[in-house]
Amino acid sequence: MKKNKKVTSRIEKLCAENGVKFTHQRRIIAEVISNSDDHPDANEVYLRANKIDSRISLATVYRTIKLFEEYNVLNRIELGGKRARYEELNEDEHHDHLIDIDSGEIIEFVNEEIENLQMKVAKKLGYELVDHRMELFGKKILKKN
Amino acid sequence: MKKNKKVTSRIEKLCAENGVKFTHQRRIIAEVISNSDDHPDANEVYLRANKIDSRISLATVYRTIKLFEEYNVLNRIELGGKRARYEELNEDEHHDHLIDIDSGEIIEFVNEEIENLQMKVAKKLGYELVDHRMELFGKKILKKN
DNA sequence: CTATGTGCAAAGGGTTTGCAGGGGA
DNA sequence: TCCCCTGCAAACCCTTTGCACATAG
Repeated sequence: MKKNKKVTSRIEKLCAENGVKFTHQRRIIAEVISNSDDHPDANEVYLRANKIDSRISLATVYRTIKLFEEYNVLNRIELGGKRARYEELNEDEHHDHLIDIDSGEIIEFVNEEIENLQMKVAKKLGYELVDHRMELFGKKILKKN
Repeated sequence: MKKNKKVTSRIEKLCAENGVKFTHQRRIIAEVISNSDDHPDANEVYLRANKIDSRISLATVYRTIKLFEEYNVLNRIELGGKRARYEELNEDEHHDHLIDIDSGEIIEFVNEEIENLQMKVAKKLGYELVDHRMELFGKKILKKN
């Protein structure tokens, strides 16, 4: 699901456009997120960023994450009151998640058919579908030998 | 979406079966939830229960909510890091939510077609679908006069 | 009677914020 | 330079928990 390897420059551009400084910390956090395929939480992002440069604090990670969310570069995944997890967000593509209830692993998938039905449901209720969130919780099917 | 008006007795039975006391507080909290059609959060449940009987504390509301969740009498709805909200859960029926992004209103709906597709998706990924969560976020379509 | 449940207040855990110093543009 | 950004630690908010007392069965 990782197609856009240029988040860093994409963010740099967004910062420039919005008159926001592209700081050292923001660059590193952008890189960390770009290089993470595993939906890390804020603390994990902090640890990874901090390993690259110890000048980065958890507070900055939170502030930066929020900024990136506003720029639609980052997507927050809420998992039942626990720590929120994050993933890079590409402009063109949308996917949902299947969560392995045993391992916590998150698998991404795309299903247009469901998306279309969602739009239809919303319309029928008198709403324009603006966004949606869908998570499936599953148990791995073990192959019989 | 409120079909089962007998949650109270349903819970009483569950308590008996599990060797758990059906206390005064549990009865009142059960009633409050049964009489709420608006997905209240824990604090709101506390306020409503407390109005009926001031002996009820917020801690007990949380403990009771957790108990009812285990009994599958109550369903937790997580909305983006804010307070969790709750709704009565009926044994037979499953529904999802459409949230009005302007008013915060929650509308319930049922769509079997989507449920079937979800099962299919999970299966294709090698998983047995155990549960799911789906929220649509929509904007009310204003009728043109 | 006694194990379970409760109220209270304090602790927890994730996230946010005030402040004074730091550093991009 | 000048304001935005950052680190630090404290504050916040919702939720959970330890303890001593209360109570359902």
